[in-house]
Amino acid sequence: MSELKVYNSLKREKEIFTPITPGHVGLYVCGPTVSGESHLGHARPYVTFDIVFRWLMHLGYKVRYVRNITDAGHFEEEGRIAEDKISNKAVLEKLEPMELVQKYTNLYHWAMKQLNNLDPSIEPTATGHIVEQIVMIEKIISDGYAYVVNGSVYFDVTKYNTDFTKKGEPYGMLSGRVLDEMIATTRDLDNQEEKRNTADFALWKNAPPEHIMRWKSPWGEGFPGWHIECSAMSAKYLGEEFDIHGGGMDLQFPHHECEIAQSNVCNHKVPAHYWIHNNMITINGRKMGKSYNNVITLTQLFNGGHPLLEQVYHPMVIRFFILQTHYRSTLDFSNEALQASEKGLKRLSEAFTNLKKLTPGNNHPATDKNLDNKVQKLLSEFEEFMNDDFSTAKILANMFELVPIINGIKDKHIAADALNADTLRLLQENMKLYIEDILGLQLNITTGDNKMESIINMLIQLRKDARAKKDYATSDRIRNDLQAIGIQLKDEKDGNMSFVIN
RNA sequence: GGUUCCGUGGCCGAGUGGCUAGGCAGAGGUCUGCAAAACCUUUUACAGCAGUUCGAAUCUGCUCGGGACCUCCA
Repeated sequence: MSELKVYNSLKREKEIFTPITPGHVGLYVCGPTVSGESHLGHARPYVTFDIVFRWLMHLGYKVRYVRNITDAGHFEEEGRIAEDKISNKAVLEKLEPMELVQKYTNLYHWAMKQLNNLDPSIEPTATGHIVEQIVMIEKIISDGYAYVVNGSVYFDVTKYNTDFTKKGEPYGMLSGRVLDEMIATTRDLDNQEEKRNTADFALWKNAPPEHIMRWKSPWGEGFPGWHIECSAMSAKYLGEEFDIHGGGMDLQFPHHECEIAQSNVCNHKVPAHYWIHNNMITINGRKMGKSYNNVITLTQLFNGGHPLLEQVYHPMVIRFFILQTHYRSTLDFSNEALQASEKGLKRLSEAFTNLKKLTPGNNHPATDKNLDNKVQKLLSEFEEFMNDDFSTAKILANMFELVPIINGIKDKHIAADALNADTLRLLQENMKLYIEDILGLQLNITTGDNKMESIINMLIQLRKDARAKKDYATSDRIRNDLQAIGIQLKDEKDGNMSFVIN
């Protein structure tokens, strides 16, 4: 059995994964800021890390997967007017801040379910961990790496960098940035006068009077800075040192860099051993972002209603689309690409249904030894590919190579005994395991409704009767009318008919 | 401007030295009352230039082009 290798952003190379505690894995993934609706971009990291979660469990690890909810809000634009996004919007919408947060949290959970992402083990909220964050900030201040100005607390990046560079852990170790170069090239921003240096970041922010979300702290009423929650919550639930920290590539700097600095001061350790970052989704080659006005929410994607969308896309199509590319590559969104995925998924789905109906029968040697070997090889590579930095795209490619074989057996182009019974059984087991449990694809192409199925089967029988009488007008009408409803009949070689719901 | 990643056939997208990735689309065929589906066969490729090598999409250099981060962001 091959060993799991993961690309560690910290080292910039693939490494063999070795957990801190044998048999256990601590996984922390930065969750969404619930000041707005989840969008297409959110689908990527949570599907990516759902795969990581599923695979680690498959390997037999007991995994604690912590994925936070950022409900305390951050700055619209740090350095300008400090505005809590959540409270600001709440005023506009005349809602309680927590009401708004709840609404978007619910929508996010709904979207995660649609995408068939497993629930994390713990889903802590920033507002639920204010105390832990304050304790951490106090520790950083007492160690001399933060300073208080007008009720706000800033992390002293320059001092940190000077001291920790000696340990080989400079500020910028994760993102490959050099502090001196950054300072030299940072743009001038307004209202930065509280900071000693532009690279410093807020641990705690004094809340102006109009600010609704506020908590008492040793420095006055305010709210936590952008980065501290993840440090506090990951340490609380996974320990000062844990295995994997994940998130989108855009979080690598400054968010994760700052997390490392904060945690390193408090606990004298770089918090996570492996840092995994998924790449971005782009739309027409451009990153999705508020500033580009090309944000497609997940509700729009699943239900229609965005100008860029030509049609509605099923959540499984989105999941499949994401899995068809490696998580560290950018994935360009277009209707054409999604429609191609939709068709591909349908093909896979139907072959999978066909496969489940095959019966391995008694044991016998494979009459087509080459084919038997080919199938075994394609199947054995599934595990190899997953262990090679979660190469889901390659697994799907192998599955598509198996599709013609499966359909061939079903259509009897390939002899029933071409494959050894054990091989066929292995094929069924592995396809099921990887499609459903590892990749998390739900391929329900039957109705799941017995009455409905009975009705369709009745129509199929009527069509068979009509064809037997060469009454093609009737038989075509049944087929075409069902097609118009979205039920596709398929005439099979042996005279049987099957159907799929589109 | 700094840091960094990338440039693969009509579209999407794997692939780090030699062996057809795969999906969608296109073409031909088998099957079929017709169609669809399925199956078989098949066209189009590695931005450009130079170099290393027996051999490069894959390594090196340069050129051109694009993205991302440096600011809220998945």
